[in-house]
Amino acid sequence: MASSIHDLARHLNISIGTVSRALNGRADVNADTRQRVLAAAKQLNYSPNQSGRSLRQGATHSIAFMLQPHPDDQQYGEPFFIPFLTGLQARLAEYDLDLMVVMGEPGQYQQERLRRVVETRRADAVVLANTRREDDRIDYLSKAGFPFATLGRSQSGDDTYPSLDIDFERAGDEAVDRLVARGHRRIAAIRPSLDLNFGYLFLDGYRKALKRHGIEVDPGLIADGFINEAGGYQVTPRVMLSKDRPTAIIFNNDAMALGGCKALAEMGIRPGHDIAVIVIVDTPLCRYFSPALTAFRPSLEPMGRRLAEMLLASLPAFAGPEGTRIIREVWPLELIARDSD
Amino acid sequence: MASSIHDLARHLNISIGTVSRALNGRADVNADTRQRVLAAAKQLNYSPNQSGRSLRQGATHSIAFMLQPHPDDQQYGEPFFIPFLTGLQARLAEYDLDLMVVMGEPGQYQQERLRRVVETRRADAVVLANTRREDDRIDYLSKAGFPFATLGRSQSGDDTYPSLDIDFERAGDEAVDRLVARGHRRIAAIRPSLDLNFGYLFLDGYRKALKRHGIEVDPGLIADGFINEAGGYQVTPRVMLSKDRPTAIIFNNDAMALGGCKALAEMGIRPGHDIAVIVIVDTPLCRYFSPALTAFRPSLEPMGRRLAEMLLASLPAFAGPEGTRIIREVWPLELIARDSD
DNA sequence: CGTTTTTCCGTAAACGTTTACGACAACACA
DNA sequence: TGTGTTGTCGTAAACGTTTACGGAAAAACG
Repeated sequence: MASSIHDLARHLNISIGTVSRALNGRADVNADTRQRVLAAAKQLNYSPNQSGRSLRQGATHSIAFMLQPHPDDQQYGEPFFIPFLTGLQARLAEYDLDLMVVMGEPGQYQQERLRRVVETRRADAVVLANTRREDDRIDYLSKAGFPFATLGRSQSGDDTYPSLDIDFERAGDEAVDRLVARGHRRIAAIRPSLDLNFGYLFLDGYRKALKRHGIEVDPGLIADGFINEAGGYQVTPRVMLSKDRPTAIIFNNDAMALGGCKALAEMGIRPGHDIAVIVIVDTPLCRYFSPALTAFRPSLEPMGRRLAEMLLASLPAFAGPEGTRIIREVWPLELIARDSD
Repeated sequence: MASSIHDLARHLNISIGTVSRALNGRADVNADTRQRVLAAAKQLNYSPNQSGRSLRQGATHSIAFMLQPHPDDQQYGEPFFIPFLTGLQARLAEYDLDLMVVMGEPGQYQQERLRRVVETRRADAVVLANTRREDDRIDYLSKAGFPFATLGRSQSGDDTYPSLDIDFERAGDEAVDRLVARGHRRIAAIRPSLDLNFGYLFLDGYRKALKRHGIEVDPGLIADGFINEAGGYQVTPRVMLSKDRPTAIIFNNDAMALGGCKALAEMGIRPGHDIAVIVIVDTPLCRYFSPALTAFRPSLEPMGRRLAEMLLASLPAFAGPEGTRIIREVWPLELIARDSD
């Protein structure tokens, strides 16, 4: 049986109120008694019951991370999230906050899981990933007045929540830039068909760069597919059968790139030789693939830490002296040049 | 402001006791009142405050998953855990249990995190991963009488906790079998140097199979290294420089295999041609590597679900009519034959 | 009709904290 | 000596539940 604050108080012949104040560093407690309480706490191996303080304080001291699986994706964007989670949880731990991971089946069910977290107050705030362009989770949380932050932007909600995103627009732009500089003018773009916001941002950058280089955007070179290997495999031939064959492809997802390369191989087209391939976003798979795929890499672990900070800055309970701030950031990607372009 | 059980009771002109009983499906409540309570709960959008019930019931309704990073591994065994976590959390969700993920810095610090979870009762039970042969976390939890289950076996503790592991021994055995059948007799084994239990199991199987085939175990063909790519890169040349060069290598970790293949490439030795390579355990990287690596694959998601079931069966609060049972299982791996052997 | 049983519900305590409030002593000051 | 201030602590309420207990009414039984 674990020791409670009552045991501690009894052991010290002191009231539980004083014990609590001593433990919580309140000012109105004698320095000497504080020492005795601290010593006794260590000796009796006391630590405050979390449920008790949660109830009293109305705060659970835990943050929920919602990993919404794509309907297409069997792997939950696999390699992407672990480093991000690592960073997120590391920073949260510094503030004595726990990390709750909520997944769930693809589709509508996720909303149920989210409601449950919010309504039963299992977490003090929520971190959303896989943001859609129109994201009902964001609408719901905004309306409910529940604190949250997002990894990725969205068009839903006003800008009253912290968000951290990768600069997909710039990555699309830079990818085109790089390819044009290497003599390409027929550049295809393949992205997920879902409403994921980054797909739009990427295409914006792609178009902008083409325009800047005086290259007309050919709709036949733009294709959408399932956000998985099969999707890339399925949709890549479509752009390759375009009248005027592309000499380069930018994939807006690593799994799709892998599937696309498989399709290319079957057509006898070798990435790095017969066609240039660039991937947004890099994962370990890109590095070990043959040929190693040139890709844009995010700093996932620092991003996790940063989003934690941004979320905390928006929570009154954690906001510094400057008060509650809503921060929104867009981070650049780093180009990792490999053998595929 | 969220509605409490008091609001509900006031709204219905009924006592909170009755409301609670109605909501919790207790028998001693009129069918009619129960309907009214349920309807009102839906209408007022009531759901019970989690902290409140936790405090009263002495149960948090959440399970902590401890992901202890290897000191060597920058990636937290990256691809391995997401599918496992997916299965684990899916099954837990069916029982209305939350999943808390606890990571932490490598080494001793993890113990602190574990103590915190246990002592502040932030979770009802713990799931351990990356079990060591001698695992002080297991000792601690056993001594504290805190419920837990492990992914992976250990020599620590008695067998009074549920555990689910992969049959590394059999995989090592089968790998040797396969290689011998293909004419190999000089077979190297490379495994992590840490105290991870699976490294021992693997080597047992490896030795047993060699003995069965009448092949003498050559210590020069067995090497340990850091459990990461650099470790494989570093240690592979050592076995290759053995007097009588091996014609096959079994890697007991995917990252080490990748590093090992890099070393082999630099020595002009091509896996699949000049040497046979088999990996335990398979990850997506093995599949996309060139040549694609033959590997033993676990069923991670089902394993996650299964371990959840086993843990729950050991918890009095969830145990079925048959009572609290400690279950220990060892699951086989499936050989995925590719191009490297 | 009296007695026993059953059905249903209200009361109140308890879980372990935190914190507003007030009390008391000690001390300073006039 | 009286008044005000400061430092320290105890008391008790509150957070939102669940549940043991008892009681009243209704039903069943003789």
